[in-house]
Amino acid sequence: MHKQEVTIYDVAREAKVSMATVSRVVNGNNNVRKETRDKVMEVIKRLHYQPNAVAQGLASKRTTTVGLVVPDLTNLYFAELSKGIDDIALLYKYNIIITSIENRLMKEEQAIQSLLNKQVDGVIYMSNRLSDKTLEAFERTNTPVVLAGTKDNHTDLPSVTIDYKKADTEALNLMFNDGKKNLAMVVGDPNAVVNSEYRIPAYKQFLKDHNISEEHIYTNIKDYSDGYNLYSQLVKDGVDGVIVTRDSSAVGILNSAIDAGRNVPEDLEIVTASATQIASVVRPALTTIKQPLYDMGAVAMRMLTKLMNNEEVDDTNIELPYELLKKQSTLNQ
Amino acid sequence: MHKQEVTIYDVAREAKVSMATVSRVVNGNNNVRKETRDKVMEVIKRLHYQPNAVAQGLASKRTTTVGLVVPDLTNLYFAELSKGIDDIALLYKYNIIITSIENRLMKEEQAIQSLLNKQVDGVIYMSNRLSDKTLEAFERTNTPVVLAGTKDNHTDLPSVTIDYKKADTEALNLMFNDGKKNLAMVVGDPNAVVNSEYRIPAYKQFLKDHNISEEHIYTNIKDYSDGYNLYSQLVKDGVDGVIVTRDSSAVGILNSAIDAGRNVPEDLEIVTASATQIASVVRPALTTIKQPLYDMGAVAMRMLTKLMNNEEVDDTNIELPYELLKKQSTLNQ
DNA sequence: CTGAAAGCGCTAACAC
DNA sequence: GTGTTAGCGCTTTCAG
Repeated sequence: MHKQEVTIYDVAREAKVSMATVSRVVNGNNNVRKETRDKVMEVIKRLHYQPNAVAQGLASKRTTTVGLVVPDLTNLYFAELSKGIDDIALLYKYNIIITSIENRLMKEEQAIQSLLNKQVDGVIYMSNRLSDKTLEAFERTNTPVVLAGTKDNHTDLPSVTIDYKKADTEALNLMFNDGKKNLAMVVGDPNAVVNSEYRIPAYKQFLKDHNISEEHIYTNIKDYSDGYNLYSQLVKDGVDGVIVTRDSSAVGILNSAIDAGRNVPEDLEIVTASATQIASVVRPALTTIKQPLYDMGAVAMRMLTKLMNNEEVDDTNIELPYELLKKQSTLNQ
Repeated sequence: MHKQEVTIYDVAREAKVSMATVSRVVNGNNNVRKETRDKVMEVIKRLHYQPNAVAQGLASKRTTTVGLVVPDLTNLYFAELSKGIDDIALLYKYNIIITSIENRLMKEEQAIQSLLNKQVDGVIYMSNRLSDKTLEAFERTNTPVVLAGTKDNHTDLPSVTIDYKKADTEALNLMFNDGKKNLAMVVGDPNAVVNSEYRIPAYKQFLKDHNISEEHIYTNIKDYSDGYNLYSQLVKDGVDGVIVTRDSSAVGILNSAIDAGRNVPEDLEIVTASATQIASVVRPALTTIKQPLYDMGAVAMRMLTKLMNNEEVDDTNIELPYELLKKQSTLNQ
């Protein structure tokens, strides 16, 4: 199974130059006379020579490959982040190795170790919960890592996020001004840094600022059916406005309400915190905190290219602007 | 930037054995005495040795990496296929390099060439339109390729699909039996093999079989807004039942109808041909041809592992069973 | 069961 | 500008 038919050596022989010269031509090194370059190029074309990136990687210690760590491929939130990453990666000629870690077959540290063993030049981490072992792995390696859509407080890992506290407060305010006083927050993993350090504190602070004593935090609501099933509890608890971190959970709550014959937003206002496609196609369309997911991915990847190049990066903890998109799931008075 | 701290050589020296022995231990070769193995393992652990996959790849000519070619990361259809692929890849310890090709920055052939240069052991191709140049590249290489969710008629590339003709006919029948006689078909790329060779012919055959003369084929309807905008034309053309290849287009049509004050399914029946999450969360929920996307990806990846291993594969053109899921966008009488 | 040695295909000093 | 020469870190015959 001889994958490699023609090597740099074949080109060199055929063009009557040394391997080094062929290498220079392939890598766009300018120290080659035009005639030499042309001759080499001609041979390359004629022989259909393609450099073996694995050999290049071993010799140069750069693989032009970056690793993406993502919980779930089928979650549009991550898909849109990934798209931003992918476009910038393409621009800078990096390939992407994608690893989804919600799978139980392999532990997160193993997945990351596998990425590192492949000698990726950098890693973008998008999961929202950095385990200690993962952090350890990130600290042991000198491969640059950027967090996208998540943060970490124990280390100084570069990150690209939005101002979650401000965004959530604004969303809660919107509902409060619509007359909703029994506000709730629905999150996935309560230990995810974004939730434990920003979203939940913002919610608690809001209650305190408005002298609301009833606190309703629902955790571990991770998908559509979790949201769908949660609705009856919301009713029981008299909740009239809810901010939900995941779009699919929000849609679950919405559909459950509709199926129960209730009115959204009159009986229950819903704000979701991501704004993927799914939030905009349901009716009533969901009011969302529109995170610039594509841009977040793009900015994270751009930062990573600098880090991989040992360039100066002035600000390694970037917050991008978000937008509170008022749609039909809030009264917006 | 010395990524590699400890190499196989360090382990060998420390364990007082040869590199070859360490290599055997790392690769689970049984020709090592237990005591030797234990000693080597101990050193590996102590030194935190991790094999350099790039060097392994160069020496062994196997990278345990497969390439995925996909048009768009944010399309749930491909995301669900990819998830099936990913799970099986993980099972067989392959990493995945993902390449999205709807991007205009790089031509499809270049993207694939880049994948091949990285010496991937195999490729899974999910786009629905194989250009001549792409086919050429696939023929020139001896890297195995499997098509998932698409087919090709000019070559004998292995593929995993469903019986598109049968599925579409069944869907058309459903609407016909509901009394809808002015049926339409909405597709994305009319030149995609699946459309030109299976879906559209199935539609035409259906009309012929039922002596319907009015043919309504709408092409290049690729996303939500395309679908949304198409609706008025459907009204103009008196269409009362439509089969749509893409979920997002179908949802666009649905919402457009609702916004226009029409009733689905009474005024217009809709069947969509993919069944991603988006089709089930809208109201009325869409009747779908439920393709087993996850399984299709998984089966494709499994087939690829065999091909990469030079194992016998009895059937290289697999058709998986689909299901016609009757929901609220058809009367189902 | 273990070791020696020859590469895998390429890059990167270093000479000239 | 161009060629020579070491490797990069590992696998894989081939001996023994």
